[in-house]
Amino acid sequence: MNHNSVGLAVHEVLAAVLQVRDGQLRVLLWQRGIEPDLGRWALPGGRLGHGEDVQTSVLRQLAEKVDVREVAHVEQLEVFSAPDRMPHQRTVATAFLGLVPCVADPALPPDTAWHPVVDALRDSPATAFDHGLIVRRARDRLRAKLSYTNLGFALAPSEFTVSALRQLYSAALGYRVSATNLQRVLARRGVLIPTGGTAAPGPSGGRPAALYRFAEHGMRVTDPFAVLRPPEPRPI
Amino acid sequence: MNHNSVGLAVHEVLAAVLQVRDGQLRVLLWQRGIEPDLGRWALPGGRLGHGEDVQTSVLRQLAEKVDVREVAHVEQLEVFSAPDRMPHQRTVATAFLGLVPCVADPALPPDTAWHPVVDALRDSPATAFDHGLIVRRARDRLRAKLSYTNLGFALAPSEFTVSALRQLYSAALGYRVSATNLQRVLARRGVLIPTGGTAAPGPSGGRPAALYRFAEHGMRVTDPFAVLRPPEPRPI
DNA sequence: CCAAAAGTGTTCTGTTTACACCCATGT
DNA sequence: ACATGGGTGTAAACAGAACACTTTTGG
Repeated sequence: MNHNSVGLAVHEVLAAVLQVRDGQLRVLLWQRGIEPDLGRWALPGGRLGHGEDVQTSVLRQLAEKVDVREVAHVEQLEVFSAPDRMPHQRTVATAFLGLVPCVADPALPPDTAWHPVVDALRDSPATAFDHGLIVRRARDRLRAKLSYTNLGFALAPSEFTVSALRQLYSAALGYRVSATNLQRVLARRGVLIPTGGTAAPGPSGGRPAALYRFAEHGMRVTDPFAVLRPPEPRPI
Repeated sequence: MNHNSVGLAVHEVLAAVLQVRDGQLRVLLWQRGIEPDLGRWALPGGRLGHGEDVQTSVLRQLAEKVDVREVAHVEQLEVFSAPDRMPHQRTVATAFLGLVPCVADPALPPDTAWHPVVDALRDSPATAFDHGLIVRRARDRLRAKLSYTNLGFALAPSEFTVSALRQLYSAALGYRVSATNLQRVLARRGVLIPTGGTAAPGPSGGRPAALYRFAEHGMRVTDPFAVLRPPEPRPI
């Protein structure tokens, strides 16, 4: 690397694609078949192309792993740029969070699989480079935004019961959420709309559950300011 | 640009350094003396160096404009990577937010000056490239974090009255904040500590104001979850 | 009739805002 | 005394959590 290359670096994009399945938050990883870090699990992604910005690039790269139409939400996380984060070649990475509804079950390439996002500090599968850290950041961002945005729409199917939504939120947040309060909070904010339909009860009976859908399918901040909000002129 | 250069891009770092002065939120810009965008105002920054990550780089670059010790807080904003964001050469930028206390008055290079951050959609000075957008993102991030973190420490002097703090918050947020409530909210969260001292009243009299300081000088989230918080076992 | 699951009503608590009132100082 | 700015007390509004209770189904 000579002096002229100051500022020149390989730029890659990486996506932490998260999904809730079977009460567990999981992330899409592929197993590296080449050195360095052969055999370790890595986030999907690749090099930035000529005519694309980072978001376009990450969606293009994801298309190799999953049907991009199944990705309900994508947002930038953070730049990872430690000089030694990858051996041999200086590489700057823009990391993304991607969310896939729980009903999506894309056909995966043979080297690709879902892995549970563990709460422990260590990574459960051996992850490549700094990808374990990126997954943790993605999880933290999802948890934060579930609380103050309507981001649940990206994890849920088009129609669902409050019980099903409660399981999604519980798995993503890592603690038990009350169905009663979840319904009320989201309803008050206008995030949740009843479709009018009901779901059939299970084999052991029980009252049929009402079906709901998310009012919007783009992310919206529903709880913008916790404090110090601007004085709103109230209607009489 | 040939096929081998896929993924290779110039990587620059840019800093939107904000400060409140005279009741106005302002940003540090320098006037370009070369094409392209000659004469337009740009954010300080420059190319990423070999052995540094983006944060190290932005602090190094800022040292050319202000005394870095006066920068009380720095955080990553977002990557800007539109292929045509700069002419001639593909350049990916990592943008940062920097905050400088209102008392800091660094000596500035002749081509550098503070500019008010305007609320209007158009940029008040003619800004270079996409730097106007970056400034707006920096302002929005500051406004959001003032509400749910202790980030005010980065705008305030070491000791201050609640009135002075109210002016800082009002200028940064763009609307009038009540001194009464500001004091109570920050005090309850343990963000604000009374020093015991008092400030001398103005020439027209008035009760002397108590002096306060921020309890911590690193950013801390003080209002972590608006809703859906985990059940906390309460003490008896 | 009973168990199971879903949904509703009610209460409690904590936070934020709004506003009235009291305090300390200079003229 | 009184104006001026600073501080405190208090009540109202609201959101969320917790929990008891009712509703609707299957066996």
